[in-house]
Amino acid sequence: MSDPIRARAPSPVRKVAAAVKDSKAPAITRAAAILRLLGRSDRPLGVQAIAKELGLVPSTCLYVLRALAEEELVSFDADTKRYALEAGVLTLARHWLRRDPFNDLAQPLLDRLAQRFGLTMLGVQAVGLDHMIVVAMAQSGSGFQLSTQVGSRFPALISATGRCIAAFGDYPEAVLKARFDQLRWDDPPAFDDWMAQLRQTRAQGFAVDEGQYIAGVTVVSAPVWKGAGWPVHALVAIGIGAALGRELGALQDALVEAAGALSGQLGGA
Amino acid sequence: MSDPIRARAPSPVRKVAAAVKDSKAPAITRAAAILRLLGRSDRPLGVQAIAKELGLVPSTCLYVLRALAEEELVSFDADTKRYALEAGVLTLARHWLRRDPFNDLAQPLLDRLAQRFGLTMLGVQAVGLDHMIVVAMAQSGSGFQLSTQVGSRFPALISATGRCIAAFGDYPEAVLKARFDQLRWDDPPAFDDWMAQLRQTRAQGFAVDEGQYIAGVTVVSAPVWKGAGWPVHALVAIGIGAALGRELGALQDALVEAAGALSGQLGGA
DNA sequence: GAACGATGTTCTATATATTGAACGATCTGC
DNA sequence: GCAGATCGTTCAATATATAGAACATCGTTC
Repeated sequence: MSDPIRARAPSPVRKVAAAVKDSKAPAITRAAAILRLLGRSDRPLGVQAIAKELGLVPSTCLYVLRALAEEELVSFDADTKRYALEAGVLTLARHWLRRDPFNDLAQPLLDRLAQRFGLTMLGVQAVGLDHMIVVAMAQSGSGFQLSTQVGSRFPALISATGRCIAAFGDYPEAVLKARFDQLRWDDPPAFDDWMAQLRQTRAQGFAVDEGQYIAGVTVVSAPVWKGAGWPVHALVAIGIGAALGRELGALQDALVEAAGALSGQLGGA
Repeated sequence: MSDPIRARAPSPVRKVAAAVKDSKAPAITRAAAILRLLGRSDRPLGVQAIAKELGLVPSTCLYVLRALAEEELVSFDADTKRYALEAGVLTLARHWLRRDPFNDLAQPLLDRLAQRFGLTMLGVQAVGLDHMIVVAMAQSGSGFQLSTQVGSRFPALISATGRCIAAFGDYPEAVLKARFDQLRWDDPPAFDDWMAQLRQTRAQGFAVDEGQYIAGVTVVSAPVWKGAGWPVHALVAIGIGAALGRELGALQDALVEAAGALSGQLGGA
């Protein structure tokens, strides 16, 4: 259920209701909410439970579930009348992975860096200003590890990668402020300090988070450009701050170099 | 686009139209069709292209796409007005993988067998009588390999695994016949012969396909039980028939043993 | 073992998602 | 640089997906 690195805030019922309201295809909004709920749940759920949790009408919920089951995105146990995620979602994910060259190209770089510095490496992708998603991961395999999984979502502006996203996309300060205020850090920076860090990030080409997002954990992130415009990908290194010590400098250099090489291969700036 | 092992038949426009017709939540049917189309395509698509390909009304298609984009299942490039799969599908897949203990437990067994016999091993899951989906994979890494990817879909009754699904679920012969007739083999067995093979599969506890699905390729499959009832999972070995030779017997024994052990861990029969 | 409560499912009126045509914007070829 | 075509988008009428109540079915409790 909860993410090894950081649990996600519970999604309120009101959110779904509001999103359904002003959509021209509310069934899809409901379907997505159901899929996410089923993903969150560690056991199959019945119609009523789903409807109650999301604030949906049971009958509508039933029709949506049947349609999803028809599409093999949701499984239905005829005996227990319970629904769960079905393997069809895997098929979609496979196609997505196939479509983006970043995934294939980043993996060997992540493996090498994870090995060399003995820490956890991530390839992440920003999706708008809402979230970033872990799309590739490598671990050194020795010693203690901080772990996430491919597919994990984080708020777009959090930690070192968030600074990269904010720094290299040109968003109005007001927009950034609004998002920034919703973030949850272990040791939250002041907005003005954070803005200063963005300038520094732009200047040096990478961002560092030393224990602010998660106490004791250092995160280094370097942007990867695909086309022109903003970067949507980043390479991320995650390690225990204390253990990293004087290697931090070398890590930063290696990360920036790898991100640059990757940008080159992807046809970015 | 096409699967390394076997390309999938193109999904006709009529299928979508028919499925939309008698659904109580047609928007979801359309959404799923769009997601699959975007997955199949190797480049982002515009509204008209999608609508034409699936036989949808452009305006409806647009609303569906906007809803999907809102849910981060589809990405929208504001410059080119093109849509593609978004990383959100990864998140769903992660949750699915997490939910089914088969995935975690099967992997080490597959790794071991792939290593020992030098071939490609799969963990598959049947979803109804329609499809089976590859949910785990292991390769020995040495020599030539037949490859598939996690998430690949195959017709449920094809090859050795298809025989397991048919043999251990009690489906009416008429139902099996209808599905069987739609299968495409390199060297199609006669239905009566196939039915005889099902009896043999039941008797010996595993199934073999020697070059019938794909010429020159031998597939061995053993069912894995999770709860009571039919098996929904199977462990599958895929190798070049000629290279397998006299090791086939040992492979069969090892596969059945692994499948049995796995069934035990999953609380199956 | 009967009554209760809860759950899944069907049914129908109505709010509304969908349609198909009209509108603007953008690209293409001459 | 202009005309034509193509594409994305909006809009209003209507076919229809949805909401809410009624029904059916199951498991529980007294």
